[in-house]
Amino acid sequence: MTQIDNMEKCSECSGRNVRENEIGELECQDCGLIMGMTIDMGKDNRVFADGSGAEGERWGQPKTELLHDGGLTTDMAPALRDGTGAALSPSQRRKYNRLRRQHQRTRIRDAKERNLVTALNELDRLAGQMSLPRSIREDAARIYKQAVYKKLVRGRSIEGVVAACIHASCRMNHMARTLDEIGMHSRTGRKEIGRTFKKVMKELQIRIYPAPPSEYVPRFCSHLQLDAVTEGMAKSILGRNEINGLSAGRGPTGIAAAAVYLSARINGIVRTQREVSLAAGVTEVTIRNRYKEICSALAINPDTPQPPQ
DNA sequence: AAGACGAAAGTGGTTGA
DNA sequence: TCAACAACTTTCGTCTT
Repeated sequence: MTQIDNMEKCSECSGRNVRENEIGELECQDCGLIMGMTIDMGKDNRVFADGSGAEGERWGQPKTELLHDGGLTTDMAPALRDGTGAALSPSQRRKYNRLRRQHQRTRIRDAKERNLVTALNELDRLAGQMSLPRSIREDAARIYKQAVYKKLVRGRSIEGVVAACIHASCRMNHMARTLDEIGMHSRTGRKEIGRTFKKVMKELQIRIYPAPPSEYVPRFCSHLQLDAVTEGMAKSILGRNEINGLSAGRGPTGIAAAAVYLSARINGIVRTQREVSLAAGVTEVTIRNRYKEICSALAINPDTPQPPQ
């Protein structure tokens, strides 16, 4: 581990003890905050057409967290001829193939890397089923790698930890997904994912605040096929100061669902409480209760709702 | 008949002693 | 560890459109 720059200051605790860890991240040694990755500032000689590589060009995909070795690996091509173009003798060919096999084996050095190969496959599968963008997958993979290095996967299922990392990454990227949604696509249940999520966040000292209800609005609206005006109004309702007091201790999905329901009613669009409850994963009773609370907080008549002043 | 409403009982998670 | 508690769910009967 090398000290990168003693002028680098942690944005969380203001400590100056920021170093590069074993997976290339800038990590504050005092509070554990990950401040970013180290960047190679050297020139980038990429091959754009028919390059032989003789001039020192680089090629291949950019570094990715989604492969256990970052995608930065070398491969020995199958070869039938030597450097001069002459055919290899059978014994030379056997020797080459043996070397090639050994080389491939070195790509997975130990149990940690084997774990990562399985986990990153699962991560990609789960994120794919949930149609999550690449940035979320990369962040989830980064968190997972930290969890492996801190030995948090021991005694837990790989699937559970992967699901927890995806949940964390979604929350960090303001695309919150509920534990139920993730649980639907994972072999691990909601309970287990939630427990693992808490443990991993605590051990890695990652602080994630509760998702604001407005983060759920776009998805609920798209499930319910509501227009942008209705979605915008639901968000603006949730953005009002009066609503802040309602969210303490309450599930954000229930509040978001009620705001969407209210917004649809104001705009004269008929969506039953049942439909909204299915889209949001909460019951009609919860929507009714939050609906009444929002209406009274904003002084809206619940029977004939009008846009708030 | 479908949807909304509200009461009551049950469930699972959190908190504080 | 356990009891108390708040939030939420489930169920069911009644009311409204």
